[in-house]
Amino acid sequence: MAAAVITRLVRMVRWEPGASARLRAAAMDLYVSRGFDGTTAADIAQAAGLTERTFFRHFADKREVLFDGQNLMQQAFLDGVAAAPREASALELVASGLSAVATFFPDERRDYSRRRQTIIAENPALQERELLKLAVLATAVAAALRARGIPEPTATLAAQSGVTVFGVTFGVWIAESSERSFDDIQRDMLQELVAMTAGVPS
Amino acid sequence: MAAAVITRLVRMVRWEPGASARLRAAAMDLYVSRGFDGTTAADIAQAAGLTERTFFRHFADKREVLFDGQNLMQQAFLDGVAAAPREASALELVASGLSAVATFFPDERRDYSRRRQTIIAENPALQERELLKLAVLATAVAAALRARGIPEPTATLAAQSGVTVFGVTFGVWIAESSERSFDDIQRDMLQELVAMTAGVPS
DNA sequence: GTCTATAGTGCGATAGAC
DNA sequence: GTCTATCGCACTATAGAC
Repeated sequence: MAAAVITRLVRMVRWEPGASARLRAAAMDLYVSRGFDGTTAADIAQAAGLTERTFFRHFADKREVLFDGQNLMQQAFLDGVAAAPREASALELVASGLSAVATFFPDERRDYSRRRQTIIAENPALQERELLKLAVLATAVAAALRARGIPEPTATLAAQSGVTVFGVTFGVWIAESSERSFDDIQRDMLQELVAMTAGVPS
Repeated sequence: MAAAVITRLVRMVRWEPGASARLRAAAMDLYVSRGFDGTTAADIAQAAGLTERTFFRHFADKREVLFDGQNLMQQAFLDGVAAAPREASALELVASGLSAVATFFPDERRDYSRRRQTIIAENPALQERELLKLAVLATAVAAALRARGIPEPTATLAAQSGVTVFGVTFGVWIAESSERSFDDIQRDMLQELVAMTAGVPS
C-alpha cells in the first residue's frame, strides 16, 4: 500500500530511478533475442525509456553493459586473499581468494550465467572484453599477493594460475550436464593443477 | 644494379607489391607518433599510398594490423608440442612448445617488440585484442595436448599455464634492464611455476 | 569503389535535488 | 547558488553492405 503511493510519487519526478539496472536488463533481453550485433544502443535505450546518449553516460560502450558486475567479484577475490592465515604460501593465498569468489556463484545463478555466457560465446568482441576483465583481475590478485609478501615473478604466476582455475571452473559449472557446486568443482580443479605440475621436467 | 631495374619495372605496374607490409609499417609509425586513437585508417592507407578501402581488405580492423604475425608463432608452438617425445607428460609437452616458440624472439627482435608493446600498453582496445590472440593460442594448445592423449581438464590447465609462462617471460624479456635470452628466462619461469605449485594445499 | 548505419564523443540546455 | 542526471543535436570514424 505504502509502496504504491511511493511509486505514484516517484512517477511524478522527471526520471525513473534505476536507469543502469533498466539498461542492463533491456540489453540482456535484446542481446538474446536479436543478437549483440543486431542490437543498437538506441534500441536498448528505448527499451529502457531513455535516450541513446544516456546509455553511453552509464556505460562506456555497448559491451560494458554485460560486465559491470565484475568489480564486486574482484573485490571478493581480493578480500579472500587478505583473509588467508599468516604464513600462507602463494597458492594457499590464491586458494583462499578462490573460495571467497565461489560464493558469487550459487546454484540459483547458474541459469543466468548460462544465458549471459551464450551471448558472449557468440561474439568475439564480447570475448575480448571478458578476457580483459580477467586480465585486470589477475593483475589485481598479483598485487594482493605482493602485499602479502610474495615476490615476483611468483606472485604473477600464482595469480594467473588462480584466474585460470576460476575460468576452467566456470566453464565446467555452466556446462549442460553439470550439477556440482561451483566450490566443489573449483577445489578439484586446483588439485588437478597441482597434480599436473607435479610431473617435473628439469 | 639489377635491383634498381626491377624497382623501375615495378613502378610501372598498377600497384606496388607488398601492400600488407607497407600498411603494417605505416601503422606502426603512425601509432607511435600520433597514438592509436589519433590515427585513422585513412591516415594509414594514405601513408602507404593506398585507399582506406584497401586497408580494410587487408586487415579486418584497425587493431588487427598489429597482430597478424601471431599465427606463425602459434604454429611454432603447436609444432613444438607435436615434436615432443612419446610418453611426455602434459607439462613436458608444453615445455616443448615453449622452447619452439622462443626461437621467434631472438635478441635482435627485442627493440621491435618493445616498441610494439609500448603502443599496446597505452590502449585498452589493443590489450583486448592481444588477450584474445593469447586465448586463441591457449585453446589451440589445449587441442594439441588432447591430440597427444592428455585428458580434460588437464589439457586446458596445462595449455593455459604454458601461455601464462610465455606471457610472463615476454614481459621480463622486454623489461628495460633485461639482457637474458628469451629461452633462458622462459626455462626459469617454468621452474618457478613448478616450485610455486609444489607447496600443496589439500 | 561508393554509400550508409551506427558506435561513440563534445557541448549546451534543462530539470530537479540539496 | 552547486551538483547530478537527462536530453538533443552535431559530428567523426569505423566497418560493413551494396
